[in-house]
Amino acid sequence: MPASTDRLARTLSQHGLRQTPVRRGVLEVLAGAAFALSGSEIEQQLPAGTDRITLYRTLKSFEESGLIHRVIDSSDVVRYAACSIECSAEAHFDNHVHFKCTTCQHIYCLNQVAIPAVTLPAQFQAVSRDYLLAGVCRECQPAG
Amino acid sequence: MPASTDRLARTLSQHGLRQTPVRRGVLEVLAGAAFALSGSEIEQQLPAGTDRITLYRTLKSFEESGLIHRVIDSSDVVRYAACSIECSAEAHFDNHVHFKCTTCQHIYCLNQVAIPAVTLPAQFQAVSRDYLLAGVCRECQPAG
DNA sequence: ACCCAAAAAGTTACAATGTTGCACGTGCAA
DNA sequence: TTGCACGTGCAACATTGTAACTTTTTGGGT
Repeated sequence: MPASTDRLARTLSQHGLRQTPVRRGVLEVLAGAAFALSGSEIEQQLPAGTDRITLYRTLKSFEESGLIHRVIDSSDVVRYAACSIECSAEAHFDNHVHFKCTTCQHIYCLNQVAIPAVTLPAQFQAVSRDYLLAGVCRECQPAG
Repeated sequence: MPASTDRLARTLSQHGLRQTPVRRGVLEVLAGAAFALSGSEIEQQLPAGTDRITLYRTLKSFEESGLIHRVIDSSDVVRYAACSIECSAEAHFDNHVHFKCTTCQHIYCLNQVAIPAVTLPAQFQAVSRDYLLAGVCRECQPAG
């Protein structure tokens, strides 16, 4: 058993999830992605014939276990990214901004850029925050 | 012709859009909404029998004309809100945070709360920013 | 190594949201 | 008032996601 498979297996068991081919596959795809992926994008990277319903259920259980988080997008699809190492089912530390490239459409997790706080009007209580930037990414900058 | 109809007509013509019953209706619904609405929510508030396809096309042309803007959401549906008065087709001044209530699901435009700036890594150039908070709104706070 | 209960996967069917292509009707300006 | 581009309505369809139900797999206990 290669080391990467071992690592995936450990991550699953640490979050109380059973070892299955689909779960290992989905986790591998998301862990290896440099940016957030939609359900259909993940499906394309999985072995042909992987069941779509099972994929969505896998994403749901991963999200509930704190293994991945949703990344908001200005379009109409939900995208997912692997959580950083310190996430758990109890608390997501998804405190970084996201950046969507308008050229290549990739959504990056800028882990090193924290979401700044805001002061809300009286009687609004926030429990989570999302900050999405759109523009041109590193890879798509015009040469110069 | 009542004053409100006159105002709607003026807004449409200022953005180079024709006067039609559907457009006036959609604009009236969005202008009167205290929070962002999805396509189907708008449809429900329009006269029965209004064509769904026409509605989506209307929303698209409104967005392109700068009359309304998309409000990002952590769910999988796109929501729209009327732009503030100073928006145009060329530039949106949608520089306020949005707040989604996890109890009543409403999305508020907090016009008085500006989006704070962040410093991006080298070679990332942002042109737009979205900041979405989730929590419990004014109306849904437990009494006390 | 085997059994079993629970969990996950697979199948079918369905719902919601949104789009495309085309024919027809209407707002608006000449 | 007439032309016609633009908007509408319709049918069909694509994509994304879910519900109910059955079959298979996983992992713990024996």
